Amino acid sequence: MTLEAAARPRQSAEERREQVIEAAIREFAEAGYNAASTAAIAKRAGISQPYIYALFPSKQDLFLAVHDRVQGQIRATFRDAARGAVDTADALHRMGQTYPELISDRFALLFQLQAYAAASEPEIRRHVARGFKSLVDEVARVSGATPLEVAQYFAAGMLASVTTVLEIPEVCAPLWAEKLGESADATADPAPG
Amino acid sequence: MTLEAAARPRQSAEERREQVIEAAIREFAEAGYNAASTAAIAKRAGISQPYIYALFPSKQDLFLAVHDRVQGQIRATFRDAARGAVDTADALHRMGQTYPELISDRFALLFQLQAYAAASEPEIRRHVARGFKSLVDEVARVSGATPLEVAQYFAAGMLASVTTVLEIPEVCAPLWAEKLGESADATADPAPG
DNA sequence: ACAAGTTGTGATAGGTCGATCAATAATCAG
DNA sequence: CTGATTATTGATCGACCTATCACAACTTGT
Repeated sequence: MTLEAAARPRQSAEERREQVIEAAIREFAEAGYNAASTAAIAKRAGISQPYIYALFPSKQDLFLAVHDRVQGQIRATFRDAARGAVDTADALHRMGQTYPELISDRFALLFQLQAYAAASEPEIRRHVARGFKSLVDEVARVSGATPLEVAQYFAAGMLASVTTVLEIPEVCAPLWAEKLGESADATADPAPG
Repeated sequence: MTLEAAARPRQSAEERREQVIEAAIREFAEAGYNAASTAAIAKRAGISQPYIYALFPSKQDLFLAVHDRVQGQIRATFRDAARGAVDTADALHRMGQTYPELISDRFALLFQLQAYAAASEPEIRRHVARGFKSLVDEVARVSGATPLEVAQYFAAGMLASVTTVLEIPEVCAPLWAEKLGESADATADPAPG
């Protein structure tokens, strides 16, 4: 992947922006917004550090662009999952089943936590808050679930994210067991006790 | 508070450590682990930057000490809340009622998110994961709740933390409404629909 | 082959970083 | 009052930070 990019001497600004965003996801995820260096991002992307500033106006704008990219992927995953749902309960259930896929991208996961943690930067806080709220609204609209169900759904996602980066999945396991039980109780044995 | 400290020329190392931890909570919360500077922490604590290294072996050790402090406060709050519980459901309910108090300390809240986000630092990840796991175990033990209830309880706390720092409490409100409804349904009208 | 436009870099400014160590100042034990 | 202990700082090192700007290298239209 990086090899192919390194081979070609010149690429369009749009292609480079793409590569810089991919590199920045990883760097921001590991270092955090303030500590991530444009030099490290440029090195990962295979370009010189000043060229970052030809592609993005500032480090903060790059961070926001990365956030849009990561959240766009989540949004697309949810939409695809809900496409073939037969009713509202099924829609939320299908979206819940995408969690394993979403939390499998460790860099995207860590980046999200970094985005929440960067809330002391007012502009970042506003951007991230707006994106989060609109994602919640979209899930509510698409699934038709009650506000309580939507909130519980996102709460589960938060715990899944944190326990995944901390590598303590057993803390979150009871939630998965419940979700799977809900769908399986028509065919499998009910849980004892 | 800082005035009193500035007036006294010499204090015990233990008192200074206390002040440095208090200052470091704020600095780490706003800047993140990597970007927080020992100079900024020292300035907040009213001491010189090198003296930090007489009180703590390294920046990472200071971060871990701050984490222990913040988590100790949470633990104490939970213990106090559960002290007078009549049964297991009451214990979890009382602990849930401490959430407004816990999320009202913006610095402690942000620090926790920074601690999760700093999971790329292996030593920090191990420390934070161990603390989180033992907190979950303690809540399970003290409350006597099922693993599912405990997981849902912490999931709600995660969503509350994130939505609070992002300043979008309306996303989390349905969870509060449910908790309050549970305790009030003996005296208040049940929710319609 | 030449001009114009786009892609990409080197040099650099002005500042901050974590950490070490010798040295100073206050306190305390006798 | 003296000597030992403890608290505290100034100076410093090598490295790294974001951002700007002039300039080089490649591509394209003619």
